[in-house]
Amino acid sequence: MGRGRVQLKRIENKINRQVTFSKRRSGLMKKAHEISVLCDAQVALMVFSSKGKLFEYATESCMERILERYERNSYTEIQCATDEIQQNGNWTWEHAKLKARMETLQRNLRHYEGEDIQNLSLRELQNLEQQLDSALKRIRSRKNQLMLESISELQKKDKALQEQNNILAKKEKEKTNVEQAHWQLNNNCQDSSSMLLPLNISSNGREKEETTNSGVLLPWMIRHHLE
Amino acid sequence: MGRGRVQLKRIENKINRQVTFSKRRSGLMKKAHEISVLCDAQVALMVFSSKGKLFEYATESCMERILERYERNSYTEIQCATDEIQQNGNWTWEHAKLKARMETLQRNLRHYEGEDIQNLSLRELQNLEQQLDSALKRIRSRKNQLMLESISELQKKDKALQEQNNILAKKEKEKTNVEQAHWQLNNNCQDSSSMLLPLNISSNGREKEETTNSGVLLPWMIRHHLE
DNA sequence: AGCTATTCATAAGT
DNA sequence: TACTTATGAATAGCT
Repeated sequence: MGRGRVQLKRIENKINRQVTFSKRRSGLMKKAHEISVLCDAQVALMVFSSKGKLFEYATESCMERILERYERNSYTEIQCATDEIQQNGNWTWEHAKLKARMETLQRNLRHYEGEDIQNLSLRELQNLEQQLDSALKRIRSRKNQLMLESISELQKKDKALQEQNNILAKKEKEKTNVEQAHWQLNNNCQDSSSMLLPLNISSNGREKEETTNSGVLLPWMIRHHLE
Repeated sequence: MGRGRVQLKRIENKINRQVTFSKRRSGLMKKAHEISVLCDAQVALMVFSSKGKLFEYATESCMERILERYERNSYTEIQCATDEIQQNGNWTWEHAKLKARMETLQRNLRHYEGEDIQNLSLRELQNLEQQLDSALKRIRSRKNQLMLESISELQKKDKALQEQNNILAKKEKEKTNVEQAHWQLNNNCQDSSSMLLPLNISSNGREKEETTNSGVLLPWMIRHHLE
């Protein structure tokens, strides 16, 4: 860009480097902001100049939150790193960090619980609401999944029991027929219709109840599909 | 860039958003890399997609080290506060306690964000859902309150401005009438209708703009009434 | 800090 | 997803 192609290597002229740094830094931050808005992304950007000055950008969800989230992604590394520090004796630093992070966490947690929100801005509230809303959706979806799983498991069980039931009933019937034949041989001419009644009764009442509902979506099952 | 100007607002079309995210993300990382090489800077960039996927870039000095450096910038105060404890020598215990609490907090927080919920039981999910739901209600109520406050404030402002407007208009009219009288005395019979035009023009453009919106619900105000 | 000539990034289309 | 192209943006070199 600009006049002439640029080699991707350190700009040796100090002044030029400083100027380019300043220009490109603002360009970079602008782009970071744009992608966060356009694409609904969370962005954190840290730039240290060669002299060590820090410039940072973060989505309104704030740097702390994003670092939190980042660290969650690289949890294992951090745990390993802690062991070294223990030997290193660099306690103070580590402790300060922990404590600071802790405070942030607690604040966030309280916000997630809908407490201490009096001092939040409209924008922050908006963010929080969105965050909670999407979390809630995920949780409800997972809950639904669990429930559907347990339902289908119960249905399977139900089917198996019904089959077993049928088999038992058939055996019972055969046995009954044999007995009936004996009775008829012995007593001649008894009303046998009452003997047919047990045919469709399953092994117990609870399973029967579950059978009634199989294949049907109960109200609590679909509630969150509708929301 | 590209065909047509781009509005700095969330891209509503999901596919477009995804594509733009992908393109801009690589552009952003390229630029981050360029500034780091050209200007000898250290850069760390984290981007979370709206679906929560992490993309990161860091100067070869590696993300961890840059984060370290970042935290050094932010946590110096807290470090001072902890110096006292150092004398106490009760380090290990204190640290372990903090860490344990931290982990609990982080787990909870993750759950509140709807993450890591795969291993939760139905009962736990139910609890979580309730908790989030009530938090969300509180947050929305607070948000509503804030919005209503800002609305009534705007309306008040609006009223004041309109009154001022009327006063100014009246003065203008009087002045006009006086001038008219003079004109009529001097020139006899000029068309005076053009002199009435300024009647409804307020003191400046910005205030006029605010006036236009008073009493109207702007889109961001009503968004969650509709959801 | 401003100003252009250029190169670059990328939105829309394929 | 990857490539192409028209067009708006970023910015290098000056001042």
